[in-house]
Amino acid sequence: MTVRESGEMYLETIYVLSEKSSSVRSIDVGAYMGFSKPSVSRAIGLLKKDGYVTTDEQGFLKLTETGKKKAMIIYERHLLLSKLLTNIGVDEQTAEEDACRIEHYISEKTFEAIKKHVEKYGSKDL
Amino acid sequence: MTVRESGEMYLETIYVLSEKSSSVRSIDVGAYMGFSKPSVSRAIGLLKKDGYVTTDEQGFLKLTETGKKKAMIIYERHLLLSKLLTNIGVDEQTAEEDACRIEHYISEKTFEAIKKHVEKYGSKDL
DNA sequence: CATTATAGTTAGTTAAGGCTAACTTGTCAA
DNA sequence: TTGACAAGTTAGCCTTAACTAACTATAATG
Repeated sequence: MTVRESGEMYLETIYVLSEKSSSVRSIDVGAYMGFSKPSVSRAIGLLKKDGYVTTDEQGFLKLTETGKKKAMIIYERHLLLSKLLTNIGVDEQTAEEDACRIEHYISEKTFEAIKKHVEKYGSKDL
Repeated sequence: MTVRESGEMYLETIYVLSEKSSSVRSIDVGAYMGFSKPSVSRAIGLLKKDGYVTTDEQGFLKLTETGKKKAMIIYERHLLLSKLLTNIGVDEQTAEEDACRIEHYISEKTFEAIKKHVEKYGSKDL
């Protein structure tokens, strides 16, 4: 099963929250994303079924190797996209929001081009 | 009713096909987009209901003023996005495909920034 | 005139991904 | 010990937007 947009967002969120806190629960994910408990429960269930996430007895979420790999890829895309957008003059906030929405639809090729561009121009304002 | 991603794609397609041919039917739209007749029928029905499209007795599609305006906005976004992507080194084909997918999710602000960027750098390769 | 092809519609299905209502389960404080 | 809150699950609903099967209507052809 391939992870769709929604699943990618959940993985990314778990990853980001895990970087900030040692324990991440479904409720935290829901609070962060602004989704209801059942929506999160269902989404996490699917991610567990597909082997991207595990939960311990206390309900703490943990990304599996593949889950973490996937999450990091999305997150890297997110960062690079934000960077590209701020590079061309978009404000932080908007760049953040737009990156979040379009990060799921970029091809590998475009992603590579953005990577090169951002590396080349750093944070120089174009 | 606001037009969603799917509706935007249909409007854009009708617009593009109208530029190339004097008469556009649902079947042409379906062929272009690779969707079945019923899918197109339903989508056009919604666009008609919301006042973006009309059909004459022969079934030829015509964008209303609002429909055309909407379509042109999306199409402009499409062109600019393609341009931005080719500017940073993405090949035409890929730029085209990616633009198509992300054109629906860009904020007005980002769109303006891209516009300025493309105007400033023209087709210079970055 | 009958046949066939083309275009469009209707009805019903499927999948994703939200939602609420209502249940369970565990912890903690009065 | 009981009552309340917090976290998670279950069941079921809604919307978007695709699909197939099967129908209708019209036009073109033998």
